[in-house]
Amino acid sequence: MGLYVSKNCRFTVAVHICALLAHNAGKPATSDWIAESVNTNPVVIRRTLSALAKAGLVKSWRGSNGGSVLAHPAQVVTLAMIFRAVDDSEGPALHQQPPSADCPIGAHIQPVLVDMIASAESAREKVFSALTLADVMNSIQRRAA
Amino acid sequence: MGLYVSKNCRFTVAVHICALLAHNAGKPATSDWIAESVNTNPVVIRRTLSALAKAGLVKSWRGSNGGSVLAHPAQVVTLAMIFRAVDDSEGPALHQQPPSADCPIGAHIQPVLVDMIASAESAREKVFSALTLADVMNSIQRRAA
DNA sequence: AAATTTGTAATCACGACTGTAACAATTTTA
DNA sequence: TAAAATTGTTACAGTCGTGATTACAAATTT
Repeated sequence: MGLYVSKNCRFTVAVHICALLAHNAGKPATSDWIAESVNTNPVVIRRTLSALAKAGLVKSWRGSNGGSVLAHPAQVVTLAMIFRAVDDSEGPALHQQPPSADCPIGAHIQPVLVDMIASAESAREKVFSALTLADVMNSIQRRAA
Repeated sequence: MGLYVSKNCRFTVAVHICALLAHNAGKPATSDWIAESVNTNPVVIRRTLSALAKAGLVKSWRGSNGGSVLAHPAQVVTLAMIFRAVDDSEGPALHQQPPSADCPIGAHIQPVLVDMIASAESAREKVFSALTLADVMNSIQRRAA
């Protein structure tokens, strides 16, 4: 029914899915079961699972007894891998329309900002590269205790 | 007329505005003049100028000979200040609907992700804090030469 | 008084996003 | 072989964010 959306939450949902699969210890999980924990529609889960599968992070099977499992141990799956698999946002956007080439600022600001934004995004990605799904599982267990 | 918008470009526009004001060396710039370089509508410029003014980064005057100037030297204005003034986006969003509290993962994943996302955003902000408007001006001049 | 400029509200068109229904394809089970 | 379960994918609806635009009051200079 399209409720309030401030921005995309695919990364959050994807990490949630991967955490459930890790917790499920190799037993295939159905999109219906995952959707109950995430509190959304199973199609939303299957869409995200599809993106994760294309990135090689999960494997899925159709049919009776079908479902999805993690393709790799939680220790080697980083949040950066999950982010790249489901979210293509890349920081602040450049101008909608190209700025004036007749202006000394307008003529050169875009490549300058591209570099600066890229280095900022790179710093963010570095943090996600240092965090694994196993770290997520540990933090969850610590909070549950 | 509402063209294609992948995500907001207010940060880019704000840096462009500040660079123009820096280049203008204290002479008040009108929103019409700025809009020509940025290639957008003057109201869009005034909206962003308004946000920059609320953050204390620019000063504006109405009336004939009105316009805007930088409130501080380019050396002390960081991209982080500009970003915070105009963009309130804060990385990947959490779940649309709260996840199931009955699930061991669903019950605890949100605070875990909040922390991890915050540390990633903090790394990004750190890069923007180390870059000043003067750096932007230098990079532009280097490219113009 | 006239001209200029900002500040701000209202509105429009468009795209992104999530949720939902529908259904073919695949796989297991009886 | 038939039935049931499950994924994969398309299509579409509702809502929101975004930038462009119009309009006009408020402020300032000439």
